[in-house]
Amino acid sequence: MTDWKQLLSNAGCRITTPRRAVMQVLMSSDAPLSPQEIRERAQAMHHELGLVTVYRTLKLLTELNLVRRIHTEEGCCGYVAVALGEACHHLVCTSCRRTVEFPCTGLDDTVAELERLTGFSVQNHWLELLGLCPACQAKQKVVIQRKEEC
Amino acid sequence: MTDWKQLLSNAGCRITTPRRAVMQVLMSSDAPLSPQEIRERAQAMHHELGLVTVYRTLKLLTELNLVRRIHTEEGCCGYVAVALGEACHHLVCTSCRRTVEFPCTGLDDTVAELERLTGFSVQNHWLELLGLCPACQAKQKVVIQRKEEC
DNA sequence: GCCTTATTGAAAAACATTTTCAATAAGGGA
DNA sequence: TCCCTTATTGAAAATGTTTTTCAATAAGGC
Ligand SMILES: [Mn+2]
Ligand SMILES: [Mn+2]
Ligand SMILES: [Zn+2]
Ligand SMILES: [Zn+2]
Repeated sequence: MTDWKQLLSNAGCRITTPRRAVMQVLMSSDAPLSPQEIRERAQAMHHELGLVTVYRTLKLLTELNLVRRIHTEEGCCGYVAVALGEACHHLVCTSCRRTVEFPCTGLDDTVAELERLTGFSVQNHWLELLGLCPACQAKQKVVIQRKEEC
Repeated sequence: MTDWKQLLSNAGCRITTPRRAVMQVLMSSDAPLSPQEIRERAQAMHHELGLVTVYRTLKLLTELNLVRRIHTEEGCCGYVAVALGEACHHLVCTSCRRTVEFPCTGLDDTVAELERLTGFSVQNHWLELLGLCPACQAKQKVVIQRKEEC
């Protein structure tokens, strides 16, 4: 009912059980998932789901901007569903991977200045912030306290 | 002589022919290179260089912040030598891959605001700008002109 | 419901990265 | 300068990831 189905349909694509399963998994996760992780979870809905189909589906959803690829420190390849559409980026917890989407703002001046300096024409950009989510900051404080007690 | 050798040495690592070859290749390229591309070029200096060694060397150089991984649209894994150290990012031409390093500025306010809003503590970030370099813009204009002539 | 054709899953191929291990070569100390 | 220790290397194999191929299946317009 959420309009990813509409978008897919408008693009001339069929709404299939595998696609529903993958989309469902991504929308209910607050952390980026790898194709394997997506498959494991999506099999709850569609038991015979193949990994190939997950790859194909992710490619399609990414092209339609329903899903975004997240770059992690070790290797690439986490995927998250996006709500804000094209003009957003992500803040990722390096400890638990929890991910928060945020709207893209505040880069225009930097970009304009760089275009002037380099002669490049900037078309697109990729931004990701890495840090600790509130829960993981709290956990870390406990660890530090324990160390001090020794 | 440039001080990457110093840095490596200080870190307790040996200055070897493979490392010199890889570093040389990266420093003389203005586009990100894949491990295979690095190997091919570096073999000019050190013919028996193994791909395994390239991977190991890239890992080491990346840890020492002499080299940075560049995220490309299709897949990850281009590597560039960095001059400015940690606080820099890259502007990459999507047509010829030519890459320009630029100092990191102008994100502090955005980051502070997000920390306030989300409770995250931001430790690090990843920024890449994609566009067309001057040469590729010029080429593109020629193509457009030809089309108009028809 | 039927028919067309986009989509799927299994298997195999292709590609990328890591591990293992014996041989080699850096570079500090004699 | 030459030794000796040990970090580093390269080949091979293992492991992991992504793509291709192709016959079978199921969406969804009619
Ligand atoms: Mn942005
Ligand atoms: Mn920065
Ligand atoms: Zn966390
Ligand atoms: Zn270019």
